[in-house]
Amino acid sequence: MKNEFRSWSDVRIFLAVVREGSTLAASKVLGLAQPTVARRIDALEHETGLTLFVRDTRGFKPTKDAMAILPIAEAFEDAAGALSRKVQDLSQPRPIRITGFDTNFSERVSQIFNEFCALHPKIQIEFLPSMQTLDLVAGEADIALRLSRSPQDPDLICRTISLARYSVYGTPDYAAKHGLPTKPEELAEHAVFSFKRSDIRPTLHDWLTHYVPEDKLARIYSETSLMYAAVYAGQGLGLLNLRLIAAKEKAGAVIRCFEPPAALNAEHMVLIAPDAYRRAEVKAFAKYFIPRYAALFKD
Amino acid sequence: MKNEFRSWSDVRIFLAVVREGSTLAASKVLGLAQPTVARRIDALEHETGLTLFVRDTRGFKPTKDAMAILPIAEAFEDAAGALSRKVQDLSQPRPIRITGFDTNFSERVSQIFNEFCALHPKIQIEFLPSMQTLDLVAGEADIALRLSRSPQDPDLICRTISLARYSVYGTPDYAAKHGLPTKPEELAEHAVFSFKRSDIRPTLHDWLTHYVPEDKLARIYSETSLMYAAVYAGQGLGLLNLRLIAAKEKAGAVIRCFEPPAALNAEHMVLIAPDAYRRAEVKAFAKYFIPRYAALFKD
DNA sequence: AACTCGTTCTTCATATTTGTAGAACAGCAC
DNA sequence: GTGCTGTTCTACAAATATGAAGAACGAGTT
Repeated sequence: MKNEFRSWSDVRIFLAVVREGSTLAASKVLGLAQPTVARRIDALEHETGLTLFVRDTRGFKPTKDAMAILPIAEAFEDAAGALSRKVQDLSQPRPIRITGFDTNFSERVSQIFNEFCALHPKIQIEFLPSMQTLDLVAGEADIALRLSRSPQDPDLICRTISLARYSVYGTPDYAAKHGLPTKPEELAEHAVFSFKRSDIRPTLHDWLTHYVPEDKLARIYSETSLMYAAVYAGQGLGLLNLRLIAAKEKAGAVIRCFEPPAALNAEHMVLIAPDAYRRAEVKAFAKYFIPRYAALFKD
Repeated sequence: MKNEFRSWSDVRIFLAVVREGSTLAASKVLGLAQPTVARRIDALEHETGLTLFVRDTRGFKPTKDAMAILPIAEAFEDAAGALSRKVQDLSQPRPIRITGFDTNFSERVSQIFNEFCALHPKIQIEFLPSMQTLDLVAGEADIALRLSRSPQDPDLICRTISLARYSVYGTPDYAAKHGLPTKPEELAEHAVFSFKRSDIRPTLHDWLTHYVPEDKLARIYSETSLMYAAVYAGQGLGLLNLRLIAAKEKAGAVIRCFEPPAALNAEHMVLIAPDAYRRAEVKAFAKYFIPRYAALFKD
């Protein structure tokens, strides 16, 4: 099949001429000049080697060959219609899907979402609070708020927000009863809470068990909020995020035992899938959200 | 659906770029320059409003949107393939279908056919000897050899060969026994054969019955050859074509009773369907056949 | 018979598309 | 590192397609 048919656009003109019965009428529906239409038909006849129309002073009358080709020309048209619809569909604004640890969706962060939604009522936002790491590249979500100690997929658009740090905390109450450790090695002498769940990488838990054997831990939680609450209640010590308990620490409700170990530091970042970033609504959201989100974590 | 997709040709380029992975490679398979391919893709993205490729120094990588469009682009390609095949099929030489009264396919005429076939071994000729008038415009045959008293469809290509004339003939044998009429009004006193068939317009028969009541006719044949044979056998008179029996008349085997009535004159013509005439092989045949055929009837 | 209408074709100036050539850049092999 | 290869861009000249205007033509209408 070496003689491949090249000028697909001419098929569109062919259809108009068949339907209108003249190049002049066709030129009007196509928005072209009449000589152009006639020339395109000439080119099409030349390319196919067929006589498609008999010309005369009352118009272009399709030959049998033209009629034989018509259904195929209509297949082109169907494909064009399908393409239009598909393009329409793809450019339709879809909900923006945002994933992150549930602790990321604090009240102040939610407020930014709300402000944005008020500004752009058409745009929907969908939250996928999940401890698991959804695959942005595969399209499982559009935007991720993430803490990570390892480098990200280079395809993702990445904006670093802050450095997340962790240290061991206890309440003044607990300190008064049991004292506080001054270095990790002293943890084994205390009641220590940890967080662990099978579907999450246990980075913090592993660090703790390096100093406190797992069976000596006071309790292991599968929800961070419960673990935090246990520490606040003065029942033991826990490895807490400096940022999350900053207000409590300042107020003296919790006491930091020692400086945050560098090994636990994690990049706090916003990741955007490149395919998603091409969507106007995602771009608008990112432009609005990221600086405001970053401001929350400004030192 | 006001935003109709216009530039169908760009779909072809889109496919090549998706498949080759770069505009340079695509330009080679398409036989275009690389900047042209890149520009067509730009135009396509602009027309659809989608980002179809991420450009970088190692090529054009299709986005998810591009992949979503791909099956539709392939539908265009399928249509183009179907069109190529259809065009191929339509330009394939088909047998030339020739229709006419069986008396037209005499030995001398067949010889012209044979000569032409020897000259063009690829071209097949198909004979449709039929007393019925096949519809050339509808494509029932390509070429017709015809006798007609009425004007033809103006769409048909028409070449007049001769004027066919008819008169009443009898053998010398018959004449010796019964004498011969000298004008149509005397026919009623003779044994007269006629030809009539339900699917043929009975022009000659009607003329005869104007002078001889149908139930007084000696016999009515449904095959002209049988009727001619009956006249040759001297059993009666018949309305014969001057051209067909010219040799016999010259030899004195039959005798013309009176001058051919003008009302029975018919145009002897070759008709060609315009759609058929566009086919190269039909044109070649007409060019070869018509002058030779006409020569057979030259006065 | 003269007019109008819708049509095709022709011509020419203009607009658009294409190709060529070369710069710039990143990955890869030596 | 250095050079090679495959790639994208950019700029400009050449080729090509387009549109506007008008001639010519035939059919239908007044």
